[in-house]
Amino acid sequence: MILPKEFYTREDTLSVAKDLLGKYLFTALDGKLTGGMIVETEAYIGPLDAGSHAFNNRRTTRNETMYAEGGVTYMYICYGIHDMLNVVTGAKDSSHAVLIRAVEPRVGIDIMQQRRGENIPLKRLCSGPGALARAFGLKKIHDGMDMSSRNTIWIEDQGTILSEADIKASGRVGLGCSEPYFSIPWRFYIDRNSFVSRGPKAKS
DNA sequence: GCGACGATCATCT
DNA sequence: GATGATCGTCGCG
Repeated sequence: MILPKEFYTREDTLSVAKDLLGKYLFTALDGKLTGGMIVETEAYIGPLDAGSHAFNNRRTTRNETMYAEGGVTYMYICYGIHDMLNVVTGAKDSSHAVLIRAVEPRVGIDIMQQRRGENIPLKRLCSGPGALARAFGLKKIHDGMDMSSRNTIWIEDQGTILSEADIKASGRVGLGCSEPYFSIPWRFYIDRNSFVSRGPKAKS
Protein backbone atom coordinates (compact mmCIF):
# COMPACT_ATOMS: atom_id res chain seq x y z
CA MET A 1 0.00 0.00 0.00
CA ILE A 2 1.08 3.58 -0.60
CA LEU A 3 2.05 5.42 2.55
CA PRO A 4 -0.73 7.97 3.16
CA LYS A 5 -0.23 11.57 4.12
CA GLU A 6 -0.92 10.70 7.77
CA PHE A 7 2.25 8.62 7.82
CA TYR A 8 4.29 11.75 7.25
CA THR A 9 2.34 14.36 9.19
CA ARG A 10 3.05 12.75 12.57
CA GLU A 11 4.87 15.16 14.83
CA ASP A 12 7.52 12.63 15.84
CA THR A 13 9.98 12.92 12.97
CA LEU A 14 12.38 10.42 14.53
CA SER A 15 9.66 7.76 14.33
CA VAL A 16 8.98 8.64 10.72
CA ALA A 17 12.69 8.34 9.91
CA LYS A 18 12.84 4.91 11.57
CA ASP A 19 9.56 3.72 10.05
CA LEU A 20 10.77 4.59 6.55
CA LEU A 21 13.40 1.85 6.84
CA GLY A 22 12.21 -1.25 4.99
CA LYS A 23 9.68 0.72 2.94
CA TYR A 24 9.89 0.93 -0.87
CA LEU A 25 10.68 4.14 -2.73
CA PHE A 26 9.46 4.41 -6.32
CA THR A 27 9.70 6.98 -9.08
CA ALA A 28 8.00 6.95 -12.47
CA LEU A 29 9.86 9.45 -14.64
CA ASP A 30 10.23 9.58 -18.41
CA GLY A 31 7.96 6.52 -18.52
CA LYS A 32 10.50 4.54 -16.53
CA LEU A 33 9.77 2.84 -13.22
CA THR A 34 12.51 2.50 -10.63
CA GLY A 35 12.22 1.31 -7.05
CA GLY A 36 14.01 -0.12 -4.06
CA MET A 37 13.99 -0.62 -0.30
CA ILE A 38 15.00 2.25 1.95
CA VAL A 39 17.90 1.19 4.17
CA GLU A 40 19.26 4.49 5.54
CA THR A 41 17.68 7.81 6.62
CA GLU A 42 18.53 10.92 8.61
CA ALA A 43 16.14 13.14 10.59
CA TYR A 44 16.34 16.94 10.51
CA ILE A 45 14.25 18.46 13.25
CA GLY A 46 13.20 21.95 12.29
CA PRO A 47 14.14 25.13 14.12
CA LEU A 48 15.95 23.48 17.05
CA ASP A 49 18.41 21.54 14.90
CA ALA A 50 21.65 23.34 14.06
CA GLY A 51 22.23 20.80 11.28
CA SER A 52 18.99 21.68 9.52
CA HIS A 53 18.45 24.21 6.79
CA ALA A 54 15.50 25.41 8.87
CA PHE A 55 17.58 26.03 12.02
CA ASN A 56 16.31 28.96 14.03
CA ASN A 57 13.30 29.21 11.73
CA ARG A 58 15.46 30.35 8.87
CA ARG A 59 13.14 30.72 5.92
CA THR A 60 14.49 31.33 2.42
CA THR A 61 13.56 30.59 -1.16
CA ARG A 62 15.55 27.39 -1.06
CA ASN A 63 14.08 25.83 2.08
CA GLU A 64 10.52 27.13 1.77
CA THR A 65 9.27 23.62 0.99
CA MET A 66 10.40 22.40 4.40
CA TYR A 67 7.57 24.45 5.88
CA ALA A 68 4.92 22.66 3.86
CA GLU A 69 2.69 20.00 5.41
CA GLY A 70 4.28 16.53 5.59
CA GLY A 71 4.11 14.16 2.63
CA VAL A 72 5.89 16.14 -0.06
CA THR A 73 9.45 16.05 -1.34
CA TYR A 74 12.13 18.61 -0.47
CA MET A 75 14.92 18.64 -3.04
CA TYR A 76 18.00 20.80 -3.04
CA ILE A 77 21.45 20.79 -4.56
CA CYS A 78 24.58 20.16 -2.51
CA TYR A 79 28.19 20.88 -3.49
CA GLY A 80 26.90 22.27 -6.75
CA ILE A 81 26.48 18.83 -8.28
CA HIS A 82 24.35 16.53 -6.16
CA ASP A 83 20.56 16.60 -5.89
CA MET A 84 19.26 15.42 -2.51
CA LEU A 85 15.91 13.81 -1.74
CA ASN A 86 14.17 14.64 1.53
CA VAL A 87 10.66 13.87 2.72
CA VAL A 88 8.89 16.68 4.56
CA THR A 89 7.24 15.54 7.81
CA GLY A 90 5.03 17.01 10.51
CA ALA A 91 2.40 19.71 10.35
CA LYS A 92 2.47 22.73 8.10
CA ASP A 93 5.14 25.23 9.23
CA SER A 94 6.91 22.71 11.49
CA SER A 95 9.85 22.45 9.04
CA HIS A 96 10.86 18.87 9.83
CA ALA A 97 12.30 16.57 7.18
CA VAL A 98 13.91 13.18 6.63
CA LEU A 99 16.83 12.75 4.24
CA ILE A 100 16.78 9.48 2.29
CA ARG A 101 20.43 8.42 2.27
CA ALA A 102 20.47 4.93 0.77
CA VAL A 103 18.22 2.44 -1.02
CA GLU A 104 18.66 -1.20 -1.96
CA PRO A 105 17.84 -1.32 -5.71
CA ARG A 106 15.04 -3.72 -6.69
CA VAL A 107 13.07 -2.43 -9.69
CA GLY A 108 14.49 -0.98 -12.91
CA ILE A 109 18.10 -1.68 -12.05
CA ASP A 110 19.10 -1.44 -15.71
CA ILE A 111 17.54 2.04 -15.87
CA MET A 112 19.43 3.12 -12.75
CA GLN A 113 22.66 1.91 -14.29
CA GLN A 114 21.97 3.92 -17.43
CA ARG A 115 21.36 7.05 -15.37
CA ARG A 116 24.44 6.55 -13.19
CA GLY A 117 26.71 5.39 -15.98
CA GLU A 118 28.17 1.97 -16.60
CA ASN A 119 30.94 0.70 -14.35
CA ILE A 120 29.04 1.59 -11.20
CA PRO A 121 28.83 -1.56 -9.06
CA LEU A 122 25.37 -2.55 -7.79
CA LYS A 123 26.36 -1.84 -4.20
CA ARG A 124 27.00 1.81 -5.00
CA LEU A 125 24.05 2.43 -7.33
CA CYS A 126 21.87 4.02 -4.62
CA SER A 127 24.24 4.22 -1.64
CA GLY A 128 24.47 7.87 -0.64
CA PRO A 129 21.94 10.68 -1.08
CA GLY A 130 23.45 12.15 -4.25
CA ALA A 131 23.87 8.76 -5.86
CA LEU A 132 20.35 7.59 -5.14
CA ALA A 133 18.70 10.76 -6.40
CA ARG A 134 20.54 10.35 -9.67
CA ALA A 135 19.68 6.66 -9.97
CA PHE A 136 15.99 7.48 -9.45
CA GLY A 137 16.13 10.33 -11.98
CA LEU A 138 15.33 12.99 -9.37
CA LYS A 139 16.44 16.59 -9.73
CA LYS A 140 15.74 19.83 -7.98
CA ILE A 141 12.73 20.41 -10.24
CA HIS A 142 10.99 17.60 -8.34
CA ASP A 143 10.89 19.75 -5.21
CA GLY A 144 7.54 19.94 -3.42
CA MET A 145 5.91 16.95 -5.14
CA ASP A 146 3.06 15.17 -3.41
CA MET A 147 3.94 11.58 -2.51
CA SER A 148 0.51 10.21 -1.65
CA SER A 149 -0.41 8.82 -5.07
CA ARG A 150 1.26 6.58 -7.62
CA ASN A 151 2.03 9.56 -9.79
CA THR A 152 5.68 10.60 -10.00
CA ILE A 153 7.23 9.66 -6.68
CA TRP A 154 5.79 7.65 -3.80
CA ILE A 155 6.69 5.22 -1.02
CA GLU A 156 4.99 1.86 -0.42
CA ASP A 157 4.70 -0.48 2.53
CA GLN A 158 5.23 -3.95 1.10
CA GLY A 159 4.89 -5.73 4.43
CA THR A 160 8.54 -5.86 5.42
CA ILE A 161 8.84 -6.31 9.19
CA LEU A 162 11.92 -5.00 10.95
CA SER A 163 12.64 -5.60 14.62
CA GLU A 164 14.26 -2.98 16.84
CA ALA A 165 17.43 -5.06 16.70
CA ASP A 166 17.62 -4.59 12.94
CA ILE A 167 17.69 -0.81 13.29
CA LYS A 168 20.87 1.01 14.27
CA ALA A 169 21.37 4.69 14.99
CA SER A 170 24.44 6.92 14.68
CA GLY A 171 25.51 10.51 14.29
CA ARG A 172 24.64 12.19 11.02
CA VAL A 173 26.99 12.48 8.08
CA GLY A 174 28.60 15.61 6.70
CA LEU A 175 27.54 18.17 9.27
CA GLY A 176 30.95 19.45 10.18
CA CYS A 177 31.65 19.28 13.87
CA SER A 178 29.14 21.62 15.48
CA GLU A 179 28.20 19.87 18.69
CA PRO A 180 25.96 18.62 20.05
CA TYR A 181 24.09 18.16 16.79
CA PHE A 182 26.95 16.39 15.09
CA SER A 183 26.82 13.40 17.41
CA ILE A 184 23.12 13.17 18.18
CA PRO A 185 22.04 9.76 16.80
CA TRP A 186 19.54 10.92 14.23
CA ARG A 187 20.85 8.74 11.42
CA PHE A 188 19.08 5.39 11.13
CA TYR A 189 20.04 2.38 9.06
CA ILE A 190 19.34 -1.33 8.70
CA ASP A 191 22.03 -3.32 10.46
CA ARG A 192 24.26 -5.54 8.31
CA ASN A 193 22.66 -4.33 5.08
CA SER A 194 25.44 -3.91 2.55
CA PHE A 195 23.67 -1.12 0.66
CA VAL A 196 23.99 1.33 3.56
CA SER A 197 26.40 4.14 2.64
CA ARG A 198 29.63 4.75 4.46
CA GLY A 199 28.95 7.02 7.39
CA PRO A 200 30.53 7.76 10.76
CA LYS A 201 31.64 4.82 12.86
CA ALA A 202 28.59 3.03 14.16
CA LYS A 203 28.01 3.45 17.84
CA SER A 204 26.20 0.65 19.57
C1' DG B 1 27.81 42.26 -6.98
C1' DC B 2 30.87 39.13 -4.73
C1' DG B 3 33.14 35.65 -1.84
C1' DA B 4 32.75 31.48 0.83
C1' DC B 5 31.03 27.15 1.58
C1' DG B 6 28.28 22.86 1.61
C1' DA B 7 23.13 17.01 4.59
C1' DT B 8 28.75 14.44 -1.66
C1' DC B 9 31.03 11.29 -5.04
C1' DA B 10 34.50 9.00 -7.85
C1' DT B 11 39.08 8.40 -8.46
C1' DC B 12 43.57 7.94 -7.02
C1' DT B 13 47.41 6.26 -3.79
C1' DG C 1 41.91 8.27 3.35
C1' DA C 2 42.98 12.22 0.48
C1' DT C 3 41.59 15.16 -3.07
C1' DG C 4 39.41 17.75 -6.92
C1' DA C 5 35.03 18.73 -9.24
C1' DT C 6 31.52 22.27 -9.42
C1' DC C 7 27.70 25.84 -8.64
C1' DG C 8 23.41 27.36 -6.12
C1' DT C 9 22.54 29.73 -2.02
C1' DC C 10 23.42 32.80 1.64
C1' DG C 11 25.03 36.83 3.86
C1' DC C 12 27.25 40.97 3.53
C1' DG C 13 26.77 45.68 2.62
